[in-house]
Amino acid sequence: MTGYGQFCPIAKTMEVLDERWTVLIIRELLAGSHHFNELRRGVPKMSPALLSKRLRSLQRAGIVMRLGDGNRVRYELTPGGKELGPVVMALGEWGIRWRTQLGDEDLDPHLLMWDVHRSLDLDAMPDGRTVLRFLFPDVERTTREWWIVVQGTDVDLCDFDPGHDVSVSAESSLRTMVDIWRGELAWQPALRSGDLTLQGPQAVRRALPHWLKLSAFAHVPRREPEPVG
Amino acid sequence: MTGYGQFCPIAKTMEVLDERWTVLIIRELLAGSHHFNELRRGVPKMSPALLSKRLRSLQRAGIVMRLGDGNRVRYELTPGGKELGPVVMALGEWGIRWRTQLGDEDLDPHLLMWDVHRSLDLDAMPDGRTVLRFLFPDVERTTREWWIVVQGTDVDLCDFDPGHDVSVSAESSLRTMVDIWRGELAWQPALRSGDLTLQGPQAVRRALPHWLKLSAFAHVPRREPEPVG
DNA sequence: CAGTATCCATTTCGATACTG
DNA sequence: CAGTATCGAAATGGATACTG
Repeated sequence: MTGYGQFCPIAKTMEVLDERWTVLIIRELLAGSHHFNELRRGVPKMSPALLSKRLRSLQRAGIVMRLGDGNRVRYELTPGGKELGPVVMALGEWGIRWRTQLGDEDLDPHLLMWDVHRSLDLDAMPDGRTVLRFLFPDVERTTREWWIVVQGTDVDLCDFDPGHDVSVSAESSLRTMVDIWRGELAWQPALRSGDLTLQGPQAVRRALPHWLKLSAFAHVPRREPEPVG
Repeated sequence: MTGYGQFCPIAKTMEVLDERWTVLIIRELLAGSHHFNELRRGVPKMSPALLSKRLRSLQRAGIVMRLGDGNRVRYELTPGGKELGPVVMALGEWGIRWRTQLGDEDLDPHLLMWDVHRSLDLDAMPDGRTVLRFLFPDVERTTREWWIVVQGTDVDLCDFDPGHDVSVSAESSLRTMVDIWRGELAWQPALRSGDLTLQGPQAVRRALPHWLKLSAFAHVPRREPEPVG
């Protein structure tokens, strides 16, 4: 059986949303991904076969539309799908308050860089080309080093050296950068403690924290930590 | 694998909530069920083994506490669990707007009567004993006829005749009563069309709609129906 | 780019019956 | 009241490779 056999609206919603990965695909669509391979980068651990299957489920459920777009395919949220925005935000707000323990396996550099690259504040960045480089020395070779090339409204994420001059380079453990992204660690303390180091002209080092906009949940009020001792 | 391998707070939330039935158990706890067999009545199509398993998952996730209560067992939401209240409401609000097609298999009389019996407005009801009777002629014999016996703050739901005088009796198809419960059909039109008939003294027939408080989602604004033709 | 195809180990879960 | 025990059918979905 796939449904719950209940008329309860919560049950009817969960019939759609309780399928594994489904909510994360909706999150990606809300975040502005529209093409299959964009969606894949937001759920890098999902197989393409399964993504394809879920997209079909979401179409049947009236949440996603599949449109032609030139000779490409474009996925869009329907009005009903867009109305899941506040629901998905509520899920994330709860998560950042109550699901704070991240295992090492949760620290996916692909997703981090995908998130960072798409939420840069382009208006705050200078004209011409800017290249950000990120180095996570504690991560395996193939995902250790990343570049984001910004030019106008073009933002490219590379896991190989694109060959341009680097404007500013950031080095930290992967966990430190995730903590910063999630709003659990501020730039200044990270820099002062040495967990994060920046290289580049001082003006650019100073500007970087204004260019990276952090997670949509970074500013959610946190609960008091448990009293210790 | 059970997790998503993502630091995203939405993903971390869904790791807990995407397990089948889990959100419905949280709904029941939010609605005020605390004992195993109360919870069962709110998820009547779930096997007790699976309910037991889910309750253990929810404890591990820090959402539910299992407490002794005399020689009974009592399940309570933790503070984190209680904070899922708005999240679950958001899920239901979306559902009542966008998941409006109910199959016959969604019309579970057990759940309907369980819902109705626990949301009576006791303050609006008279002192002494009141007995409500519901009859769904289109439903199979064993779940066709229900009685709710109210006495003070005691509310008992029976699927057999408790033997008291009936104060007011309601007869309708199961779907009609579900539609009323969900706020899709108002009492007056249902009575006028004959989909619903009441028997009993006029004062009590008039009072009944004030005694039944309807679903928590009955008053959610609905979207415009699709234009037809 | 946008998916399919295939395979199979693993998990899930519904049904039913039973227990202290 | 509050669960366990057991079983088998069905589905899930991860890995990998391939396609127009």
